[in-house]
Amino acid sequence: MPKIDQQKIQEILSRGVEDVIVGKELEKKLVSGQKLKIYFGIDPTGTKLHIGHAVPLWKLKDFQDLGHEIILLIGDFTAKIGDPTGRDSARVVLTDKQVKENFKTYKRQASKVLDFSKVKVVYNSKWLSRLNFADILKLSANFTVQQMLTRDMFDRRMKTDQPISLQEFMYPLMQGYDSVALNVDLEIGGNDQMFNMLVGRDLQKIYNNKDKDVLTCKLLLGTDGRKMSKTFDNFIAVEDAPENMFGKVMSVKDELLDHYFELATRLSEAEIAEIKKSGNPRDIKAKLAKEIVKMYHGEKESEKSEAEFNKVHRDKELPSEMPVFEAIKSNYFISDLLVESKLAPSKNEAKRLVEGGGVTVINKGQEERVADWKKEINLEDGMIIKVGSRKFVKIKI
RNA sequence: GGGCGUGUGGCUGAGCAGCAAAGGCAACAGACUGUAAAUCUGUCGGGGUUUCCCCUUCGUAGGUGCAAGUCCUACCGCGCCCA
Repeated sequence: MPKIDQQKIQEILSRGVEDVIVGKELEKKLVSGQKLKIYFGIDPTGTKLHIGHAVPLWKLKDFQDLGHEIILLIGDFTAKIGDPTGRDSARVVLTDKQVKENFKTYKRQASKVLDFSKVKVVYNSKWLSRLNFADILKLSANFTVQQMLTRDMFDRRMKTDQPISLQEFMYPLMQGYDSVALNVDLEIGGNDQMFNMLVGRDLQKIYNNKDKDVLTCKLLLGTDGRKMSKTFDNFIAVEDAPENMFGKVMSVKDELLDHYFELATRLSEAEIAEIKKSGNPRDIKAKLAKEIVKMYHGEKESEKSEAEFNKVHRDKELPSEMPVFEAIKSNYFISDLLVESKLAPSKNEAKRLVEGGGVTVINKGQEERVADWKKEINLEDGMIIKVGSRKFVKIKI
């Protein structure tokens, strides 16, 4: 074990942390120097990881760096059973093979944060599939319906007459039983997992007479200030290309700057304070963007993404790289050209873009806004078609 | 088992038998700027010979109308109440 650094521990237990149960206990354990078993659970859905998902991962990394044992639990059991959550989107039941594939996807993304050579990976079907009905009844006898209903999600759905499937209702128990099987010292998760993690705490105490502490991370909000999620398209994926990532951070609402510095970066308070002295929100945000890109793509890419962003958006110049469209004839109607070069998804959309003044043709440095959607364009090699402020295509003949 | 209700575009949510379907969110474009922030404006199913025409869409399948998201029947999903 590395040397115990009390201040470091304090920082780990507070930065980006919503709550620790029980804080004093956990602190004592950490200071004692014993190697702790810490676990984090994921669903093997194979989705894109965003930098909000990364918040608890960074927290795990902190503990990993302190020398503790990190266990990553793959929730393959529920994935294979099929969770009916969500009204009409009956989730596809995953096969073993898909679970493996999805884990690969996950690992690839999470490796940007965690060192997987030091992570122990376990699958919960190993123990959950062995429980029989009697076991499950026994398990459920530890809680009342009223207790389960205190979970905010259930509570909300009851109030709004939304369905709660019995299967979902049992979820906390399944997840809670993971704690019994793993018998850990600490579980880490997003704040939305608080309820489930606490059920696990209770069960582990009952079955193993061992306390599991629970640490929940604050949830990172999306770029628009709402919950970060795919449906709002307000997320920043850890595998987003550097320039894209930079741009997305720049689209974060100004009011969210502090929030992002705390949760999405690992800069110290002093460093953050220093940056915030530097001037207007635009520049502060650029530093934030640069830092975040650096965390996932490294210093060099981060520099490049900033330069590129300034070039295209601040100085309104052409990007250094853009997709190429190989023309098969020498003149196109602008609407066809936009669709075929993938700048517009349909001809109607292309027409609208032109009518809205969003299409510009650049030839030999001469810019010309296209005003008529029926216009025919005589293509020349090296000509550039620009849509909006950040979509470009270079013509090749 | 019975009664009542509900199912609409990426999401949310209006909809009187004559609508590609109000509003909100998101998205996209324009103006402005400090940025892909904020604000304001416009667009927002697909195709065309493009001031007009055609096609597809309102849980599914039929039916009644010149005409159906809108009425009827059956089925499916979901909710509430009663038992």
